[in-house]
Amino acid sequence: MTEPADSTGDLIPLAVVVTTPAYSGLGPALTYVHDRALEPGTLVRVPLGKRELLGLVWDAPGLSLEGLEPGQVRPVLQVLDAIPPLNANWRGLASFAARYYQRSLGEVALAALPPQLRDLQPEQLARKLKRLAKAAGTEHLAPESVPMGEATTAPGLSPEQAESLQRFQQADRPALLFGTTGSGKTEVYLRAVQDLLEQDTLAQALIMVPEINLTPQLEARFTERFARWGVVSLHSGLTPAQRLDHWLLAHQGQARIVLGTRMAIFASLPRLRLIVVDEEHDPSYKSQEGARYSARDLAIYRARLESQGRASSHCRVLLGSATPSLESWRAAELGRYLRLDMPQRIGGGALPRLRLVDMNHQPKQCVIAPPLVSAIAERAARGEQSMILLNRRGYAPVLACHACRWKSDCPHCSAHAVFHKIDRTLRCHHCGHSSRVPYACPDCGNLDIAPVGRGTEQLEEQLAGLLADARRADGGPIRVLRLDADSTRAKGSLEQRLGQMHEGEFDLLVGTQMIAKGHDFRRITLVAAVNPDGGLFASDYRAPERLFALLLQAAGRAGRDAEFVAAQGAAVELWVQTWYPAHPLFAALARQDYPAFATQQLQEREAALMPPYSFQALVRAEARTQEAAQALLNLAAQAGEPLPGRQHLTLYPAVPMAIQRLANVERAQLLIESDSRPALQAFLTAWQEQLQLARSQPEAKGVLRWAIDVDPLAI
DNA sequence: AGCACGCCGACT
DNA sequence: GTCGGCGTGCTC
Repeated sequence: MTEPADSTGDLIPLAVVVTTPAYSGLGPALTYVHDRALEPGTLVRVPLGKRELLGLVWDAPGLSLEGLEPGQVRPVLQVLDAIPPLNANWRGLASFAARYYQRSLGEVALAALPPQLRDLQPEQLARKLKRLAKAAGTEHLAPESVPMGEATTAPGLSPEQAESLQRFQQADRPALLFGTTGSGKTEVYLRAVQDLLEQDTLAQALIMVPEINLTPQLEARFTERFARWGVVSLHSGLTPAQRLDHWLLAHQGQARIVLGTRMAIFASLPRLRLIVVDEEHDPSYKSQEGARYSARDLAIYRARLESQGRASSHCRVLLGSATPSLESWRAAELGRYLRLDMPQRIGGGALPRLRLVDMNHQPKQCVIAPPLVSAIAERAARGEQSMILLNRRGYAPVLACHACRWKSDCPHCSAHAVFHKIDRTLRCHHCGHSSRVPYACPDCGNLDIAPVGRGTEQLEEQLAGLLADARRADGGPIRVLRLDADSTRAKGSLEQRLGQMHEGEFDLLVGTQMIAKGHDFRRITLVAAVNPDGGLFASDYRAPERLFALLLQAAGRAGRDAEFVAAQGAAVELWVQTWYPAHPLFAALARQDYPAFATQQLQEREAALMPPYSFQALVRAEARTQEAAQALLNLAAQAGEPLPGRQHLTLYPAVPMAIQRLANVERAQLLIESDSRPALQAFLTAWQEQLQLARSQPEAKGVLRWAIDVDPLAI
């Protein structure tokens, strides 16, 4: 560590980026002085007011102290020179993300670093680095001395996989791997990584997954096969110390493979040559707080940045999905991405047959149609498993009084509090508020208050009743397992439950969409969605896309073990209960025809000039009152009239958000649409100031905060 | 964003 | 008489 500069020598001005929001009135970087020049990307500790912060030296050619009061510039306190500087590509990514998503450089760059780096003493950091170097048996970038792990041999590729891999490796653009569930996309990723790392002894690969805790099998496969090259994970489930360790290993080139969630897109990888985005359509790649970046979109940008000026060793990107996002699908149609198709399931397993249950012709008030109950019972009797999807946890979404208008509303939000029978609580799933279920109606005293609608808890209870007489293969009663955020709160309990399901301890799995992802249950031959109609007519124009992906992904859980299916002579089926069996979405689903569905959806989007045929940004404001929130947005909209790009945009009036009040805060939003991304960008950048100014208007009194969401997922 | 300073309500 | 609410202002 370098000591603070003494006041006698020549002091060199440095641009340093610290966590300051865009509207703080401070520029993108602050000026400090030090006794010697520091490379951009160097980590430093600097004083700011009474605080001492982590900062990053930034590129500022020809920076001078002009325009600053002499006493205003303060010296750098410490230089963390034990850590190599963040390289130009990393800085380029951070500054692009800041610009594109309308946040300050400091917010983006510093938030991309492991949090523990912020408050670790230099001595502690030095100790940690020493320990890591020792563990890896090396100081820097010397992969051959990383402890060798067990090398598992790779299975042979199917012709389809081999062709996809080959075409990907020769591609001159991002590739979209469109592969049916069970077509062996993961093996293609693994081989792409393997080929790269064998061929280039320093290269690093980044593998991104939507939610790492939901895909333990994928993580296991990578760690198993590539332990010798150093695999680290990066996700929010790590302890701060682990996260820092993993980050440092990647940054210093000791780990050659990083497996992580969206945050991993900002990992420092000095020799990055491959980025894989698994399940690229998954909404969790879009951050919903802070800088609202899309890790998938940034992956495309980052790969381009890493490839610049390198003719031979490009950084390649591979996006994989069975139901690609319409944005990626469209990019492939335009030839901007290379589409690689893998329609066959490995092992020849067939995808489930769709069984639509028309709820108009079922007994009134029935939750599970009788034929579905029988189908589940028959499977249990043969030793097969079933899975039921219901996207609602708790017992019932709301309690209502039969005598008056009372409903179990959250006192702090404009949303119902969900009835949880297990502990007799009413819980708001938005703000977390919890209260005891009242004995009688709080408004009129009537004792007759009852649940309305159904959640997973109730489904579990009713299934137990419906299947009371059914027997499993060993003659015992049918065992139902419920998996949702409530039943898996305890750490490790999800893994434990999944293990039990794999062992065949349960015959039926009931859960929210968390059960639809990534697990290979070899004995499941039936998957059912009991109430998916919400996704058909939701006001959110992306709802059908999400529903199709969810149903197809869930369907992919069934019949994954072709041998088991053949031995059982089982019928592999996806059951869908609906009041609208004629909806076109189901026709495409029955044929498992994603291309047809995508084409139809894209036509609708084009006709309505929705993304990907236009570009959107959403400005959200939070305030004490709804009026203030809307006033801020509308005032800023007026003030934005003369700004650059404005003539290419449509600004809609501010409206309350879908959940208008959350935790006693009123929320409003304003939608901006444009057919020109540059115009939208230019406008937003200039407009930030107007938003900040509008805040001091009397009409906007009580505004708490505002934020811009570029390329929002939901409106 | 933090963290200060600064001016008005319910408590030992 | 204080503790504490959050409004406004500043930080290289």
